[in-house]
Amino acid sequence: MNYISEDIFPKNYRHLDVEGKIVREWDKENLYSNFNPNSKKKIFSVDTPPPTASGYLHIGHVFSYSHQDFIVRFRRMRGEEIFYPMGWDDNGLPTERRVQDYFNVKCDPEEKSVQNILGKIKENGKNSSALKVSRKNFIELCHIVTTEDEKVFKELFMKIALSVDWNHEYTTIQDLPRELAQKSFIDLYEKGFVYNTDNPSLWDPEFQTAVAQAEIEDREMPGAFHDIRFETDSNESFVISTTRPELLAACVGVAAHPDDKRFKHLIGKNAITPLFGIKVPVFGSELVDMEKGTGILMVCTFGDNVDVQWWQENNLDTRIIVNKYGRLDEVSFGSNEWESENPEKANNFYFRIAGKTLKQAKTEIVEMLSDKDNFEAEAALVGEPKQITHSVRFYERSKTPLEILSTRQWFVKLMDKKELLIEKSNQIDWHPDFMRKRFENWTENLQLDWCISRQRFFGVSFPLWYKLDENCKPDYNNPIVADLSDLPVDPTEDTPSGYSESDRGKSNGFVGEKDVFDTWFTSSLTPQIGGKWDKENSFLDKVFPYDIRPQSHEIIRTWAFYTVVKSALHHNEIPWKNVIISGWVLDPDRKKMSKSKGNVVVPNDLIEVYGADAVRYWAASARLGSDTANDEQIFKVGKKLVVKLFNASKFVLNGSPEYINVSDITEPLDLSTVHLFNEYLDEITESMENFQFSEALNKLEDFFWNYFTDNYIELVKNRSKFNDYGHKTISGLTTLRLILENLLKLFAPFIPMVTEEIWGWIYRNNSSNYKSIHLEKWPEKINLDFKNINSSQLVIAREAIGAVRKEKTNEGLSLGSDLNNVSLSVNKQVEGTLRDVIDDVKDAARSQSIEINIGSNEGVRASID
RNA sequence: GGGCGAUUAGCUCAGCUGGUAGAGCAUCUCGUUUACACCGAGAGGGUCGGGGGUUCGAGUCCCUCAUCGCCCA
Repeated sequence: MNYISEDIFPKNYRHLDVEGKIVREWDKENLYSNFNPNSKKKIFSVDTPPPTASGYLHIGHVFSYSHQDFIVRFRRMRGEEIFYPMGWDDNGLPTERRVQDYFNVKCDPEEKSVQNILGKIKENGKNSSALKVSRKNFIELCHIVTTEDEKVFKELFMKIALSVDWNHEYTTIQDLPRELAQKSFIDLYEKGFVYNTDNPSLWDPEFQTAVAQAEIEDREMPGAFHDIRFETDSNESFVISTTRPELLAACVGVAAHPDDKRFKHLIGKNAITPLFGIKVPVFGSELVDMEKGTGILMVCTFGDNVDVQWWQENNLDTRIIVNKYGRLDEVSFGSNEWESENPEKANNFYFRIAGKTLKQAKTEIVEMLSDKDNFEAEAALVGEPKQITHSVRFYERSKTPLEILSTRQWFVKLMDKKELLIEKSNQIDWHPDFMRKRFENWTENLQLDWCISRQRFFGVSFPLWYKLDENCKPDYNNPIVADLSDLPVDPTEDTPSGYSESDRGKSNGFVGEKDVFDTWFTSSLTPQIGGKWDKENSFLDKVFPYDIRPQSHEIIRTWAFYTVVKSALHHNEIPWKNVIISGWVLDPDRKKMSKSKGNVVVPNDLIEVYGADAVRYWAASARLGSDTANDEQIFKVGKKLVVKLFNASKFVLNGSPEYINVSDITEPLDLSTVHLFNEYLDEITESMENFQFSEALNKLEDFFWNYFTDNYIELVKNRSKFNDYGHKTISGLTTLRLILENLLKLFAPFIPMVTEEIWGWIYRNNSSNYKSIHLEKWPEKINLDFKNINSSQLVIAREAIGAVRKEKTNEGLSLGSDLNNVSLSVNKQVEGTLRDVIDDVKDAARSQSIEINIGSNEGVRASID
């Protein structure tokens, strides 16, 4: 009884039509959006990365999100209850920047809010200078842009068939994430893990905000050593070397190595800075590199980290000249802490650099130092500046070097928790394992606590106010912390309990904390956000710790690290059992893709040309952790596989019976094929369990091409399709169908669209309990009575037909040509096995007769007549 | 400077616990009536980065050097 007729099969596979249709169906049926926390099934939870909503998604996103989806789809088919939420990280600098550019605006907290901000922007137009908008309006605009971006992102994610549960979609600026970020802060505050201080910390003058160690990067920059002569108060002199002469006025000490014979005698004496005439101590420190520059250097408040250390250790004076805009502040020599040998002269010199940018000040001060007239004897600048290349620290998004400024900031205490964090990392399985080293490395080298306050606008507020004393001075040591029940709060608009709004900014009143959290402070809570921490009874307990955290390797030190921090400090737990690390997508020249290089590939074009299945195939072909070139060749291979599966399915299903019964499989070749399939299945399943999807796909393809399509189908074609050999034909038809269905299921996580389409041909109109292939069970070993058959029958049949093909090709015959007789030569050990399948080999060879000769050769040799 | 990866056919890569080198693509040759020209069959092509060592035996283990990439100073 044939139930699938040829006319339902299209001639060619049109991926655009099929994929579009299938995505719409899934969406309509909510196929994946149905997580049930009370399910009896084992829950498999995914802590997905919320992509930064900063305008576009590139092929790298498709790559790594596909990786997680392979695993998720496999687990779903294994009968697990999938928790697969998705978020969009919309707060933070990237968004602010995009909004500034997009609307040509600039946030100015002094500005008044207006009702119709979009109208005002339109008035302002594109060409005039940036429109100043209030903080409230600015945030409004951020929401407008991110909402648009998120729509586009979601469409792309659906297009590439991510089986996300869209019921659990969130954005990090929504109420719940804001509430949980504030709750997180309060929990850490109550546990004594956060503190605020105005110690020197990293400051970006361009964005005018504090930044954390995780956000800085070293860049090789040209610079120059300037050799500057200092006098001492005992009328000696020496020459220091510095790359930052513009900080001369901020000099608070001079350091040399205690073993350095050249400078040993100076230690303990005082030096006098040129131009400004300030007396500073000379001290010894092992940290001084005798080889660098002249071997003796000036310590400023603050040139770098080591300056801070020396400043603390030696109890040096504090002379701050750089302000938060990266310009030199006014100072008055002669006043307290600025005592000079000649205040009038010092002030005159300083007048020339006050208010200038650091760069301008450098030029100016070098000029002053090299001007002989400024000095009694000779110019302080010795020789010409020596050009060098050195590494300079930048905030990763900035073009201006970082400064170290004393500003009041909030920190999470981490320096005393390195051991704890590494211990947690060791409880997590990293895939690949060597990525664990990145985490350890980073943790061990951590030098600063986590600075979490940012002087920005579009972010989550601190849930804090400060009491003001009678002089309106805030009491930072005893902040007013919001009640958990009031969260989320905006302290610049909400009033703390016990106060009325009229107390804001008044003496003995209060003031709200204006800063917002580091974006990572919120993003590090994705497990808690997804799990609705303390909001929905025990929801979090059901999904936490998560089964997997997929991410790429460049954010191990940020996202992975901070998430481990949060889970450790809040719950004393690991956030996830497995971290799966995707590599990067490189351009064909193996360069990292980046917007600035202009080599970014937009996924939509690729999906258009090759189909989403093919793009996923490409993603699946890369191992975890290894970088992959964006190679069009692989997309082509993926498309080829999709088309092959489509065609093979057409052939198998055409005329296939409505129901099959595995006990109809009786022929040796068929049994052997099932046997071999079982062996492959074992290996494929094991690979998938170990997150080695590329290995699994590799094996699957091997069986599919080399055994199923190229050989088994050819061997069984005649018996099952073109002749009626009774139960032998049924056996063939049954095996074809059985193996095909199982292969479709195995391919389903990788190429979910084409497999869904074919599955529909089989069952959609013919079964009352039809369900998507993606809700079907992952194949299990097919139990048959194999008698004395194993996989060797298929293997030898494949060799035999291969030998015949080789002969036909050698003779210049077409593979379809008919033969009179074929002689196969094999050794005695395999003769019996070959005899089991000799009729099928004869059919596939299209030979009238076939004979077996015993030889001493390995494998099979064929000769043809 | 410290750490981690990589180095295998023209290209992209696979080779798990050591046992006579693999795949795909590309190249060349052959083959169009019926699942598939978005096809099929076959062939050529590598002293596994260099040098040591362990071993009966090393692409695989150890040491060392070189080159490339990444992470961190």
